[in-house]
Amino acid sequence: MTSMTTGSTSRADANRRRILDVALAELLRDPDASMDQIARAAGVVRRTVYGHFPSREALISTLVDEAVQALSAAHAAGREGVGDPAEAVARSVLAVWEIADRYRLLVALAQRTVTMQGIRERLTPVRDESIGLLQRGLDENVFVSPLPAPALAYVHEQTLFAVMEAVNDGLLTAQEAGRCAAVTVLTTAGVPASRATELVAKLND
Amino acid sequence: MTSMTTGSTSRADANRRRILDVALAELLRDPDASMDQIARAAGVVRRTVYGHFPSREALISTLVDEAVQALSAAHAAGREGVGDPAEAVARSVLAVWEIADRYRLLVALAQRTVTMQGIRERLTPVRDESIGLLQRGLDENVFVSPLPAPALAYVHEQTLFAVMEAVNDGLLTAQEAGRCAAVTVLTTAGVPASRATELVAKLND
DNA sequence: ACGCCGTTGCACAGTGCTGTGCAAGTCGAT
DNA sequence: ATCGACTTGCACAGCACTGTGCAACGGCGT
Repeated sequence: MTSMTTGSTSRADANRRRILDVALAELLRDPDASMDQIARAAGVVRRTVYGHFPSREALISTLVDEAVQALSAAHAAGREGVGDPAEAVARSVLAVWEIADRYRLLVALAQRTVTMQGIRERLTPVRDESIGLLQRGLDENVFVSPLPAPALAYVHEQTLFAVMEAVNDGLLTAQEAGRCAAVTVLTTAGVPASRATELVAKLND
Repeated sequence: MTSMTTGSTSRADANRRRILDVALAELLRDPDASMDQIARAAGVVRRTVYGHFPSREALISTLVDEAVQALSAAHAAGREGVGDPAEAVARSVLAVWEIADRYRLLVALAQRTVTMQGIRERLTPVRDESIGLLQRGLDENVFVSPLPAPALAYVHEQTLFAVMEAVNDGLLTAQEAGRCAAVTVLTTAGVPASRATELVAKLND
C-alpha cells in the first residue's frame, strides 16, 4: 500500500512532471524542438520520454491541455463579479500575466502546423468571453476603437506578446511589466492614459 | 545582341521572378514550406528552383533582402520632412501597410530559427529610426506610455500583425484596415482617440 | 536476496527533406 | 535546321527525425 503513496510517484511520476516542465521551456524557445532536444534538456534519454508519452503529439497535447486550463482559470478569475469593463480587462491582463509562459506556448504553437490548429478551437471559449467583455466596453463607450471587438481582441493578444518580448530583451523588469501591459492594453482600447494608469495602480497595491 | 534584351530575360528571368513571388506567398502560409511545395506552387519542378538559387537559404535570403529594402523605403517615405511625430507615425503605418505581405514575411521568419535571426540585425536600422521617432513623441508629450520607446516599438509592430490577422479572418476589409491600424497604433501611443481619428482621416483623403 | 519498475543504450525501419548529377526534352533565336 | 539556354524527370546520397523492440542495468521496497 505504501507503493501508491509517495514512493511510486516520487521516482517516475516526478520525472514525468519534469519532462513536461522542460518541454514547456524548450518548445517556448523553439516550437519545432525535437524529442531528443527535450529529452536531453530534461536530463533523460529519448527513449524514456516515449515511456511516458506515446508520441510527440501526445506530449504537446498534454502541455496544451494544461496551458488552456491555466489560462482559462486565470482569465476567469480576473473578471468575477466586476461591473466596469475597464477594470475587468485590467484584472484579466494582470491575472494572465502570472502564467505568461503557458500563454506564450499556446500562441507560439497555434500559429503553426495545421494539425495543431485545434488549439484555436480549444481556446475559443476563453477568447469569446474576452470578445464579449470588449464589446460591452465599446457599447458603454468605456472603450473607443475603430476596430470591431474581435479584431481588438487580436490586438490585445499581440500586445501582451510584445510586452513579453520587451521583458525578454531587458527593456522592462518583470515587476513593472504586468502593470505596463495592463495600462497599454487599456490605452489601446481607447481609455485615456491618465485614467488607465490610475485604475491599474489602484488594483495593484 | 538581341539575346540580351528581352529574349533571354523573358524566358528564365521572369521565371525566377515568379518563383520569388510564389515563395513569398508560400512562406507566408507556412514559414517551414519545403522547396518542393514552393516549386509546385510556382508550377515548376524542384530541380528548376535549384537552378536559380543554390540553396533554400539563398532563396530566402534573397526574399528577405527584397523585403527589408521595401520596408525600409516605405518606412522612410512616410516620415520625410514631417515635424509632428504623430503625423509621422501615421504616415509610416499607412506606407508600411502597402507592403504588408513583405513585412509579414519578415516577422514570421524572424521569430523562428536561430540561424535566421540575422533578419533582426538587418532590420535594426529601420527599427532604430522608428524608436527615435517614438522617443521624440514621448519627449514632446505628444505620446504617453508607461513603456520605454523600444518596447513601444515592439507593441506597434505586433499591433500591425494583429490587424493583418483580423483582415485575414474577414473581420475587416483591406480598405479600412490601413486607417484602423494607424488609428490603433496612435491610440496605443497615448494619443486621444478623437485626435488620432481626425489626424488619420486628414491624411487619407 | 529478490522482484518490480523505471531507465538506459542500442539498433532498426520508415519518412521526408536537401542538394547534386545526368540524360533527355523544349522553345526561342539565328 | 541548328545552336544554346532553360527546363524536366529521375536517381541518388546524406541527414535528421519519429516510433518501436529488446536486452541490460539501476534503485527501492518487501
